[in-house]
Amino acid sequence: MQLSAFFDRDAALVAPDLLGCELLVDGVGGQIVETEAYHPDDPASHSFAGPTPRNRSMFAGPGRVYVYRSYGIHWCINFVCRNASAVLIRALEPTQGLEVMRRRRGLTDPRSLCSGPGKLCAALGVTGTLDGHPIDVPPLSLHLAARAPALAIGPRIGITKAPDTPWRFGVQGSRFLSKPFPKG
DNA sequence: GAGGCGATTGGCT
DNA sequence: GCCAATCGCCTCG
Repeated sequence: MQLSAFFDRDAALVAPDLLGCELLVDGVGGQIVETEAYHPDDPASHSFAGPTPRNRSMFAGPGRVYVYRSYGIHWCINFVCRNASAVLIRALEPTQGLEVMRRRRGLTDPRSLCSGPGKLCAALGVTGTLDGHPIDVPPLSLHLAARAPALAIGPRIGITKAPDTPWRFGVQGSRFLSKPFPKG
């Protein structure tokens, strides 16, 4: 499947399909193991109130990344999907460029390198300069999963609005998640 | 133009 | 488990 068609769907459909895909920035990264979906009619979504200077990338069409600053400190990366929906990348299993990631994070334990949206952006060197960048143009690259991993599904993390919507997806049993999924 | 807030993280209790 | 750090964006006046 072409990436343009892959992302021209609602985020809730794209988010589970991103699990097992390989995300690299300048050759550094790994396999996506945790994602969350955000929709324009979802109060928790940055696109809920319409376009603003911060979220303009969410309205720039499918196949781009939306990078924003969280709590004034961290960066978080989303893949933009159809109709101003987007998928937040929450965790990776680091596989490429481990030494670079260890240096950037000041850590050695691979389980802690990319186990959160802010952590993985720090490890991959993602900053606001990538906001709006196409997902398939260097330094970014994305390889779709050859095989769909077993899914875990649960409510999204860390949000205050619409906290019960089950739009968090993870690779079942992965040791690289930001948090365990609720049993079930 | 001022003030409050957030899709987080890491350190301390 | 609790809480501070830190700042761009958004809302209101």
